[in-house]
Amino acid sequence: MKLEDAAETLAQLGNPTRLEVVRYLVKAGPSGVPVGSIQKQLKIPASTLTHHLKHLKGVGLLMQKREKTNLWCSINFDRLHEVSDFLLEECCSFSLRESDKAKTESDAT
Amino acid sequence: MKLEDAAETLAQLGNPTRLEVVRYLVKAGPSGVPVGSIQKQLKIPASTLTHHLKHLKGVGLLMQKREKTNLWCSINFDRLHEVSDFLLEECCSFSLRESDKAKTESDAT
DNA sequence: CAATTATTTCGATTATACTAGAAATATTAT
DNA sequence: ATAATATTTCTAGTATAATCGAAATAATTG
Repeated sequence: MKLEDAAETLAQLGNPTRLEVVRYLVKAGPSGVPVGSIQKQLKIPASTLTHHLKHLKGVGLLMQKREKTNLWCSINFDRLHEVSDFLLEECCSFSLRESDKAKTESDAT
Repeated sequence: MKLEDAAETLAQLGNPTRLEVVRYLVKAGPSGVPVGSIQKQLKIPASTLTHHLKHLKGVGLLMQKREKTNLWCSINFDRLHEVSDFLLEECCSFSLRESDKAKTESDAT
């Protein structure tokens, strides 16, 4: 996952309203929930919700599927994993050499 | 971890410049790097960097420790894990009952 | 086609974030 | 104290995001 994409995705997750929606969708599991249910359960004005769903869809975190009049929303778990993985990537390898850490003080040619 | 805190932390991680810094600090490991080294390596103007470091510190992702003229920065790995965990929390339990998913169409009582 | 329900677009307000240059401050060594 | 290096504060321009009511559109059913 590219850094720019990860940053963009994290930024979208970094809004309390959207994160609440994401948490709700995670709880809902793969089958998802209709837009209207999210709206009523979380008490988010419809237009605001649409706005946020568009953002989540934009970064691939949200999948949508129409059935009758309802638009069912579900989380893209793979995407969520990708982002979470990015955060911890190489977390325990510490690949930066000590000699590169302080170019300032002891820069041996 | 509270949703608001997670959102705030994710928002801070959701800026490309900051995420680059975080990635650099993760690579650096627990001993960290001086501010000036980050600035030179990643080519971020000093004032911009200070600004972003303040943000990261504000959400507890960054730890700082002065040694001589250098201010050493290191990542708070525990914090990073907390956020990453939040994203996947209850991810495979799907705790929302099917009957609560579509209040709209079949709202029994 | 009319009625009902579900979702989106429009438009406007308000607030907050990113960026970085110039100047100021801090820390250490001579 | 002076110089050298490291980091922060100040300031300001520019851009982007969050919010939501009202009206518009879509989809389905009678």
